[in-house]
Parts: sequence; structure tokens; C-alpha cells
Amino acid sequence: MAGEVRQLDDRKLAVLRAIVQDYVGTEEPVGSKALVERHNLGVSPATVRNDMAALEEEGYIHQPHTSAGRIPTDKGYRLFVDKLAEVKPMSAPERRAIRHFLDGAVDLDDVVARTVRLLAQLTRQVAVVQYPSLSRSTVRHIELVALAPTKVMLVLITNTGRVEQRMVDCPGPVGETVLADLRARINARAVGQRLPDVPGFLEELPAGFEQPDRPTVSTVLATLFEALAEQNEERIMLAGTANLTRFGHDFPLTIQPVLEALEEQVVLLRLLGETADAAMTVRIGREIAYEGLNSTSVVSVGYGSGDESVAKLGVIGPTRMDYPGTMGAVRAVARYVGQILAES
Amino acid sequence: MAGEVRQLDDRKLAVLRAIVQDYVGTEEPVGSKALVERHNLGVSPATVRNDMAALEEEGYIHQPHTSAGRIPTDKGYRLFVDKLAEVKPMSAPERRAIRHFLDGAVDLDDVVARTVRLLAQLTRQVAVVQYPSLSRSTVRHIELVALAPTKVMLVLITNTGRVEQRMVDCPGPVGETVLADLRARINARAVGQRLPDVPGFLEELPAGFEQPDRPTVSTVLATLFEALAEQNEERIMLAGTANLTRFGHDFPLTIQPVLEALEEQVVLLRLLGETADAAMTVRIGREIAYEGLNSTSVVSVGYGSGDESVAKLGVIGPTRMDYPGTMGAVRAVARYVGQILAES
DNA sequence: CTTGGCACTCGTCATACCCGAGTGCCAAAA
DNA sequence: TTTTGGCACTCGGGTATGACGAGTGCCAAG
Repeated sequence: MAGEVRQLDDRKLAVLRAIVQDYVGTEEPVGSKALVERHNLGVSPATVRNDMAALEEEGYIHQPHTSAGRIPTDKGYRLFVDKLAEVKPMSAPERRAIRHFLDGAVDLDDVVARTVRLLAQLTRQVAVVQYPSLSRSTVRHIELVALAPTKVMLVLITNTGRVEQRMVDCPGPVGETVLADLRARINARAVGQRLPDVPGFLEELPAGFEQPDRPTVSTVLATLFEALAEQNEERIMLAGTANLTRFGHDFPLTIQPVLEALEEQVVLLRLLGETADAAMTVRIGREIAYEGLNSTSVVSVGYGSGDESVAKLGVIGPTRMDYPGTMGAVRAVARYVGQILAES
Repeated sequence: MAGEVRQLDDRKLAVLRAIVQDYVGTEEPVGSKALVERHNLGVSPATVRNDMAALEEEGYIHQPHTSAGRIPTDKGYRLFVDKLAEVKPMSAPERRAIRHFLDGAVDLDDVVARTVRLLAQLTRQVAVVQYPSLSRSTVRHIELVALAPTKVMLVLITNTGRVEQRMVDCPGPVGETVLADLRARINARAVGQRLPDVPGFLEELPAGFEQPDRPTVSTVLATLFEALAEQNEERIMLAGTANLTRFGHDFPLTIQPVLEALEEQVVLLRLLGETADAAMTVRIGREIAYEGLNSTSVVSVGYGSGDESVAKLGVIGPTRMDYPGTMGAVRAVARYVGQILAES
């Protein structure tokens, strides 16, 4: 029996949808009369009032003052996002603009910088983009350069364009031929592999060298493994903080904790980290674990060069955001960044 | 003859100093009565009123409303900073804390990140730190890696630890021997040179290669020169934007243009760029060319590993800031960062 | 040149008031 | 049973009013 879960009929859902849409547009509590005027619901304000009472009973909307209109609650937005809204695709000109803007990037830093700015501009909110993380990337090339008799520079280049570099102090002089040999063997085994998998393919390597060269080989490999494991390098980029000023009129109280949260890279990383890889994730208000962001919503998604996501990006805005539009922009940008990364 | 420049006697200057100090502390217009109470000036309020009238006449202070106290003008702050204030040195425990905090840094990124956070925390304002600029650095190594028959990756490593990387699309296939030759010749000439000087040493290089290879060599060099010249790559790091919320009660109007300005790296770079290398620079309100920052002050100074400054850092705050304290913090931090860089 | 006195200005705060949007409820209509 | 029109009620926001007080400018005396 239906018992506990009360069903909301279609019209009530339509009313909720209308309330969300209007409130997002006007930022003011929306009343029954205004609703029937702006949306042709085909019923009278009184009927809508009854539906509103039911919706409020169920916790989807709420009225700030006795004699005011209704505003959606977090739960209301949640229902809206899950059931009532469809991602709004970008228009063709918009897609062209995105494409064109991102195509101009010269290197990875630039790709990320352009992406984050673009996203902030499209959504008029705060945008966050995570750098392609090392752990999800694959090896494009590993280079060894002799800088001095016992000094070797190791350069690791990933398929996402990231470059990591380390100095290696070798226990003894390194011959150029040994180095070339080592370079060839490492690349033969490692190229195309995911970073965390690489050590497994190289473990046996020292055994293939002459006894006197083995310590050197081991030292180089140790440094390489270290560079591969370095997870700290999770970097992110922010843009659009100025958009915070549009969030509301109850300013300082709202904006301060948000600004503080945005300064904590750890918080942002965790925020993005909780994003499901493939699907778009929307977290609304209290659903966000971090307190300072309790009155915001986060729309995030993974992006990557192939099917797999190598990092996340997203948007932080007020709970009263334009969800369909924001989700459309986030999805489109993620898709194009993926393409750009795949091409380069 | 003294004629045009009216002299302000010592007591008037003392009054101005007292006004600035009080206003910075209370953020409220300061009246004659409160002044004589808080500072023992040894004269009556009426006398102070006369002095205030004179100071206002000269444009150092100004009253927001007929029946309100006085607040300093930009010109007043300027006089205060130039003649009336002394940089307040950090206390010994503070210096120890700075030292200790910066000593924990593991690489260049970390040094900059720690510095900017520290500065924001010490001054409780917005801090800006510029990365050691490429143009002042020297070449540690330049690496060329063949990724595909016509694709070469160029990696530039500087003595300050920065790594720049570029993809080069060559007009034709590149042989490994040619590439090795080119790599050797470039490094032989460029290592140890300052980045802007490098092109001068490499101009003749294509002529030393066989005719068919010259286009490739030229292409690689062109990309290298581009990377060397890229002034855009002047990166900066920000912290403390949350402190903006303490700036005033007339919020959105004040904070929005500032946030916008802070997002424009170009603006910030120009701001720091105008800083004199050695001496500390203080720019107050309208003295700042960029419109969005017209109601803020900027305290900045160069820092570097030796005598020479390799980059700038500074603080952005309201014109009503604690100048002596801020200047002290900026100077101290710059000094210690310089030491850290010199050591590493 | 300094000081005390005094009238004047004006912004802030508190109070009171009205207006209107929006509600909940009820009885009648569909 | 659901929808509708009517109606009394609530309450936040805006405006007018007035008292208060901090602060000033000016003047005449010290």
C-alpha cells in the first residue's frame, strides 16, 4: 500500500516546478496569484494555494513570513533537479564559442585557466577546475638527461600534458650509453601505462644491467617511483569569485564563509573528490558536508581525454541557481575540455 | 619665500596623526572631543577644532556630513605615511613564527603558497605574491624530446625551479641524431644565461645545420624564443580574499570591483610591476591607476635571493589600513622569503 | 593664540502608521 | 471529492514624525 510515501499528483509537481523557476528568476518569494499569471496552469489561485499548502506540509517549500510567498527548500530543489528539470543543452553558437575559446590554449596551464574562466563566465558563478591528476594519467614519455657526471635529471611527461621533473644524485658516474639504454628500456615498458601501474613493469629492470650499473639504475627508478606516487600535486584553479556579490542582499553573512571555504584548497578538493566520475553530481545546500558552503549548491562532473575522467570540474553557486542552465554549461565545458586534452 | 606652500605647525601634524590613528582603529569619523580625550594633546577641543578646520582647508581631512567628525583623505594618509609614521618592526616572536612557517616549504610552489597565506594572516588583508619571474632567471637546462616523427616536446628548466613546456609541430620528420645535436648545441650556448639573453646566443644556430634540417631547427628555436619571451607567464598567487568582508559596511559597492580586479591577473601584475625594486612602495586610493581599486591602498616591495629582486609581493587593503603595521609585516616577509630562496 | 560658551546642523534611532501582497479558511459550485 | 470565489487576517516594508546627541563654527573673553 502507498501508505507512508504520499504521492504528489502531477499538478502539484507542476506547481513546484513553477515556483522554482520563478524564484530563480526573480529572487523573490512567489505567491499564488503571480504563479497562475506567469504560467498558464489552468486553475485558479485558490487551487494553487491548496497545492502549496500540501507542498509545504511535505517540506518542499517554505514561507519566510506569514504573509509572504513561498520559496523552495533544499528538498524542493532536490526534487526539481531529480525529477522536474532537464539539462538544458548549449545552443550551437554557444558551443562554437566554447570550442573556439578553448582551442586557443597553448599548454596545460592555459587549458585549465581558460576552462575555469569560461565556466565562470557562462554560469556567472564561481567555477572550479582541478588539474588532471597524475594518478589517472598515463605516461607519454620519460626522459633522462645527464647534467653532470653523477647528476641526472628525470622528466616525466603525461598524456594530459603535465610535466614533472626531479633531480637524481647518482651513487657513481653514469655513462651516456647506460643512460640511453636505461631510457629506452624504461620507455619501452612504461609508455602508455597508468602512473600507478608503472612501478610494476619496471621492478625487474636493474637485473638486466651489468652489476656495476645497478645501484645507479635503482636510484633513478626510486626517484621515478617517488614522482609517480606524489599525490600532493592535486592542484585546482578558481575563477568568478566576483560573482559572489550577486548572490544576495544579505551579504556579509553569506559571502564570508564562502570566501573562506574557497581559500581552503583541501575543502575544494574534497568537494570535487566526492563527485561521481562519469555522471554529473549536484549537491544542494545542507547536502554539502562543509559548513561554510551550506547555503550553496555545487554542480560537478569528471572530465578526461577518453572515456575515463582524469579530473573534475564544477561550479559553486547559490542554491537558487538555474540548475538546467548550469548543468548544461558544466556538461558542455567538461566535454570540450576532454576533447582538447585528447587532441594535444 | 614660503608663500604658496603653507606650513602646518607641529601641533596640526600631531592632530592629523591622531585622527588617522583613531580612525583606523574605530572606523568612525573622529571628533574634536574624542581626540583630546584619547591622546593627551594638552589643548582644548576648541583649539583642535581650529586645527581641524585648517587641515580640512588644506585637503588632508574631510567631513562626511556637516555634523560629523573628520576622516582623513587620500592626501592625509599620504602625508601620514611619508612624514608621520614609522614602519613598525615585527616583534621577535613574530619573526620567529614567520621564519618557522616559511622554513617548512618543500618547493617553489610551496614557498609562494606559504608566503601569501602568511602575509594575508599577518596583515588580515588580501595578500599578493608574484612568482620569481622568468625574465630574471637563468637557464638550467633545455630538453628536446621526440614524441612522434614530426612532434617534439620542448622543456625549459630555470634556476628558480620553474619548468616551462611547449609542443612543437615540425615541418618535416626529425631524425634522432639531428635532435640530439640540436639539444647539445642549444644547451652548450644557453645554460647559465638569463632568459632574455638566450635568443642572442642562438640566432646563428640554423646555419650550422644541413640545409634540409634548417626549417626544423628554426621552428624549434622559434618556439623556444616564444617560451622565453612569454611575459604572460608571470604568475601570481592570492590569499586572504575573505578578509575583504571586513572592509566596510557599505558592502557590495566596495567589494565587487575589488574582487573583479583581483581576478584580473594583468591588473595585479601591473600593480606589482609599478613597485620600486628595492624600496617599499605605498599607493593610496586615487593614486592607483586602476579604477576598481580606487578606494584601496597597496603596500608592495620587491624580494629576491640576493641583492636583486626577482619578484614582488604586497598587500591590498582599505585606505584606512594600519600602515605602520602592514609595512612592517610586508617588509619582514619579503626579507625572509628572500633568505629562503637564497638558501635553496 | 587659546579657551569656554552657545546656537545650529543633521544623521541616527525609535515610534507610529498605512498599504498591499499574500495567506488560510469556508461555503458554494462543479 | 475537487475546485473556486470571497473575505477577514497577518505582517513586512516604506514613509512621516520627532527626540536625541554628537559635533561643528563662531565669537568674545582670557
